[in-house]
Amino acid sequence: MTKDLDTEGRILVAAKRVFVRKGYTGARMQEIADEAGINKGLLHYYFRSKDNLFSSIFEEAFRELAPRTIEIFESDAPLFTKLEQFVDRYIDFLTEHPYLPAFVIQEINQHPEALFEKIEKSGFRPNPMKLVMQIQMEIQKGNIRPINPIHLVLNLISMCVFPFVARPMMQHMLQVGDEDYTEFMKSRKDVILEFVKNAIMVNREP
Amino acid sequence: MTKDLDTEGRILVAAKRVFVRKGYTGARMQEIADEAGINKGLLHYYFRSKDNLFSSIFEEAFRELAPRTIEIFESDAPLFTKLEQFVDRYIDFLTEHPYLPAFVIQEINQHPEALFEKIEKSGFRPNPMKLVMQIQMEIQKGNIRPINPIHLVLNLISMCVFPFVARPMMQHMLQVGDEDYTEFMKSRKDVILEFVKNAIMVNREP
DNA sequence: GTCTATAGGTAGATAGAC
DNA sequence: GTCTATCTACCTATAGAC
Repeated sequence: MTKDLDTEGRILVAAKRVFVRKGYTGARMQEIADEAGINKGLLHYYFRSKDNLFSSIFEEAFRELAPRTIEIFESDAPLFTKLEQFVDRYIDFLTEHPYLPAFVIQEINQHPEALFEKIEKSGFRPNPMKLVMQIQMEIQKGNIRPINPIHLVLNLISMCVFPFVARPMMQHMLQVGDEDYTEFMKSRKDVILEFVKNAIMVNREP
Repeated sequence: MTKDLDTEGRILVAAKRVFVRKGYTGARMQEIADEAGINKGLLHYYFRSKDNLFSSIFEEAFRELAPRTIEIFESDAPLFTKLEQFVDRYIDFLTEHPYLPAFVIQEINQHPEALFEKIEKSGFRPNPMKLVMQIQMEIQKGNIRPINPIHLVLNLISMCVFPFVARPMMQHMLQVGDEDYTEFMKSRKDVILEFVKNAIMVNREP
């Protein structure tokens, strides 16, 4: 567990762990200092305030999460390829960072205005128009069933992300441990993809 | 806004508002007292501690939310009727209590063990077997496509609940206000239902 | 840069008057 | 039952030695 990082790096790693675990209000500077193996004073030397430190962490978490959410918007691939790639990559990413979505959602729910300001300034401006038009195109060509593109994308993201947000609840109900749930989510990739395909694909038989 | 409730009732209403808004760690006893129009001392007179007060609130919130999640498990209706009723009622309920899911999920993520203990004691024991077997039956009869019943139910719940959990994010991206988003969720009922039907229904043409 | 010590503020909880 | 005043503990942040 020994990190060969400089002090600032160790603080960031520790802070991320604590903030993600406890949220902003629940996190204690003392706990972050302990986890980083330094003392409280030094936290304020590197990051002037708790708020400052949190901003760094949140923006990092958001920046890891968001691009993967919206990369689906920008790609040039055909629709079905896009869906397939998205489900595969997104669930892989969330499996490696299972607590990120709940953290980001929790903080956004509690300080929406403040955080959206930060997000804006960090240059985050997703443009779903390309994907929306691509979906509408496929509908017009008769390749997929008519559906509001926003709902389609929301359905896809919901099915990928929600099981991670509700993970403790799910594991408790299914009575499974971490490894089993990871396996469950892996197998879920194909399930989601087939589910979506069946939902939108048009019958070729007349 | 004047409540003709006794003091205990006013405290509960105020506490629910504050806890749901700020979460356990973020909520302040002072703020709850202010919101109830009483003073701090009285809070401890009625509920011995913050933890005690929180338990009452959380159990109430969970009890409101959970039965509607699992009523789908118990009903005797045919599968498609069940799906239809669930989507309709659940989204109606969440529209009236839009912040409940995020609150429950957030607190469960932060104190899983403690809260599951409370939940167990409150007699919450969902039995999904009935629904699982009903789905397997429909698959065997060839009425719906083969799918792991757990995934099917999870898909349904994800599409209903996630848009509320991620509501601030969604409203920010779609640039819509509360009323528009409520309208969006209303129209979503039919979208989800048709989406699921298409996903699982078997082609009658050979 | 890193530490210890402490200031300054606020939280939850209690005591006691009315 | 309801209030005010206060206790104790803890948190963020700062000051200052090394």
